[in-house]
Amino acid sequence: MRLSKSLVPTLREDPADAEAISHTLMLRAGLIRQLAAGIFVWLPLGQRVLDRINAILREEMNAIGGQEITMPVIHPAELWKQTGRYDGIPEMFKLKDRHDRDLVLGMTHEEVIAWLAAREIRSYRDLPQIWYQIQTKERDEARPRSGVLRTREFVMKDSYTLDPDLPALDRSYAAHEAAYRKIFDRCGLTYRVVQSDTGMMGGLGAHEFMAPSPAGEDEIAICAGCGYAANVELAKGVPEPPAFPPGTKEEVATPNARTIAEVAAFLKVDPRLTLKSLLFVAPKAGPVLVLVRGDHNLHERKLARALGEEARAAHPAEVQQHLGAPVGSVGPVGARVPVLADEALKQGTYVVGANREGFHLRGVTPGRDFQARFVDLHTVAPGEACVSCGKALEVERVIEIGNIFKLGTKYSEGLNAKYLDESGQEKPIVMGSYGIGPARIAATAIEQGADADGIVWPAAIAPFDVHIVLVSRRDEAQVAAAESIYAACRAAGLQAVLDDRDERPGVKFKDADLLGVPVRVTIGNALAKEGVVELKERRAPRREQRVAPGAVVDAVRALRA
RNA sequence: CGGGGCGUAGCGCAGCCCGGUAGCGCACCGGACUGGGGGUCCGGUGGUCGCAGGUUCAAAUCCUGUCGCCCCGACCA
Repeated sequence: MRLSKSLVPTLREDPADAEAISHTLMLRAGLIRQLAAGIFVWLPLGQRVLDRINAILREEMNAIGGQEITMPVIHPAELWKQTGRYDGIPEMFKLKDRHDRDLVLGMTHEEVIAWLAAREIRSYRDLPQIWYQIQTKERDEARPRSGVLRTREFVMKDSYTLDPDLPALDRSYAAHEAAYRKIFDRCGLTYRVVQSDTGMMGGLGAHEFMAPSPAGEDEIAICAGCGYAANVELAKGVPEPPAFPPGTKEEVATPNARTIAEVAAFLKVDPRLTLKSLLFVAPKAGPVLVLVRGDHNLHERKLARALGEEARAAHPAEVQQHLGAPVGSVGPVGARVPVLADEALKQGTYVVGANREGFHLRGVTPGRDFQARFVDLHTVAPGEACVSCGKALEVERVIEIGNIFKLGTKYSEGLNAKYLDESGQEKPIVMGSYGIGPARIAATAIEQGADADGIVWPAAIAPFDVHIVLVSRRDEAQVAAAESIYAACRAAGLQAVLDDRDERPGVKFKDADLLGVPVRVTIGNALAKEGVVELKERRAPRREQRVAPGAVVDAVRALRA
């Protein structure tokens, strides 16, 4: 590619709308432009990066027996009604055609796969299968953010496995996990594999591939001792219990003290000796009082799992109605609603709201003074003890770059995807589903690798292998050398970009750094003086070497090796 | 959905309180010089001040509404 003739609109300044490093640099390096919130145009350089990532995805998926297909973006609503997912997913784009038929834009493809399997799979002899596609997904996200890290339209490599039984699913799942490790290794990312919630996807188990980055939206808890690692929506930790002072149950006036901090300060007690009482309302179960330790935060995902349904926080009027006291004075003692308490509250005595405005109770012992169901509810905090080995957990912010789900038979049963086993018995096909977002790989590579000068691409997914800077377009010898090096690189199978613009050298060097191509070749003064060109690595420590123009291809290859 | 911020030239911004000529830097076009880390000088092009309504002799500026974008949270199949 010649920069003089290409659409590579680099920006000198940081765009005002970009916060994340990857967002800023993808805009500045001319990889993307934003059309609307969470909707992007991929420019030539960005497209090249995606192409390279997709090539790796195809190689590794094919290597485990994956067969590439392409499914539609537009689905009949009926398909989603059959699996019960048509209603209740706010992110789903819905539309009608001219005949007033309901359609949806595909946000994932379990339904279509199950539909296809129901038609094409007959026998255990047809199994297992791995089908995948690299295709556009549409999701009306509540809040698109951080450039291409969370968008409303994005390309996903989604694959699906069809197996006769659970042991076979386990093998397909393991094959995917291994393939994913190869993919992310090749893409040059640092990541870990963690246990994750199956969420509303349903299913038997799931893992996420998480890349550490401050730009991430998720948090994981990890144990340096035993290797335990899980998304915080799932991760369990054992908090250190405070020293519980002796004392019996008594009511104390706490005028104007409503928050945990105010109550703790007023009574001069450690917040860890108080209980946070939160009223939630579940669609089926109704009101439920949820308790976590004063210094802890409830994880609503854990609550949803414990209840078996999504609950919402009660309105102040509902709190008054169900507990007879306003927010800030409520507690579990004498409450007429079911109580769900965090496991950490099995021991100790606490300060709780008295269900009487302006009063709290101290010396309250869970289990004695009120009954509750104990489940893990609090969000794990750094320093809590690992449940398997007892060492202190760390909490790390991460970008989710891939996930793998054991789906089981939820979708195959909904869409009647069955097969006949060896004994002629009809059985539901056991499914798995697996996703990777190529744009997230690109953004994560930038987040993890960029320096003050711009992008530093991992070699395998860089838009080019070599960036050739022609310092002076008016120097005929330099032009001739640059052209022959450019041609030689391309002939040798290297992806090369030639900066043949009529710009000052400084501009070209700045842009080269910004674009982040692994090796830069500069054809400048050293050519006339010493008959050499200069090679410089983009990655720190930015080693340099000088070689004859004819030796550039070998030198670039050596650097890549 | 809750909270906050911002919409003025392609990009980054000032002007808005306190109404009266639409400005700066970069980019872009022409010219001269320059030529190894985002050059200098001279001369230019380019703006429905997001949109609609209102107040006023007069609105980028004040008022009302609306649309869009960003950030924090909720959510994230």
